[in-house]
Amino acid sequence: MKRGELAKRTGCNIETIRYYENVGILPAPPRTDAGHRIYDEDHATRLRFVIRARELGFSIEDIRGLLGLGTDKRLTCAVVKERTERHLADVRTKISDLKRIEAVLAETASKCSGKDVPECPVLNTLSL
Amino acid sequence: MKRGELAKRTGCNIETIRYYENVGILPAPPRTDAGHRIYDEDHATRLRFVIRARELGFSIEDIRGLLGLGTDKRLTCAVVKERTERHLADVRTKISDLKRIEAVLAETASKCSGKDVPECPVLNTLSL
DNA sequence: GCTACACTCTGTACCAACTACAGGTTCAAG
DNA sequence: CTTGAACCTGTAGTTGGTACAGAGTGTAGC
Repeated sequence: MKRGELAKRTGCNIETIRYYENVGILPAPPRTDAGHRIYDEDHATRLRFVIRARELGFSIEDIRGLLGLGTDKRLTCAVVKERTERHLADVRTKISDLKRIEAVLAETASKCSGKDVPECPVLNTLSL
Repeated sequence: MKRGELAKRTGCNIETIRYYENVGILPAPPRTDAGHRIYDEDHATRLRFVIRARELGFSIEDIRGLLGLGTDKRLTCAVVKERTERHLADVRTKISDLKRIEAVLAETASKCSGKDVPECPVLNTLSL
């Protein structure tokens, strides 16, 4: 299949496919004589892996690592587990940061009169 | 005070101050004859406002709006409240997205044997 | 007055992770 | 054979900064 078809089948933006190839997490496929890329099911599987990992917040660099594209040939379960847990810790930190932010925003907004006046508790809070 | 002093007093990176001036959320201060920027307490207050708003996840564009730098001269409490609540909704969406991610990561990692073997439940999950 | 060093000035380039566009082929249907 | 969609390439823009080069300035000690 060609690039447009792969994009449609995976839900990936068509330009992003070329980008993933450029950054080396999607292998360069064979081409037709005219230079058009021809993908197969393996490419689709790989791309879905990348998309899912990105959705879960892994960086391109992380993904390169998970795919064993670095120095190490074959990743063991132990290595993958460790990376996943590190990432999980990052996600948890992000959640708690956002919860703090949520609390401040909610509390501040609740103080608002909602009236058509220039005095505003939000702006006061921000000015602390 | 000069830029370095302002940076130290607010905890802001010195280059970021120039950036905020460039994007128009920190007013251009007067200069010495040699061209060095001279800030006063009002600048420090404004900068602290910007920093706090960024910490709460408001974008530069949001901040420009909160500061009334757009078309409208003076923001009413009603307008600020509405913007804050919209932002709060965004934050809550982000939190719930991250929680879903957290659940998937935690569940997957827990399935890991942690052994030195090539089969890995994380990679299997990603390949779904 | 001179030297040394810290600070400031400017513009520009870089980061992630895409997205979009311009200008040029190529493919497929009618 | 024509037309329009899909493809190719390289490059620029996005957000919110950060970093650096090369030049000018401010100040302290001698």
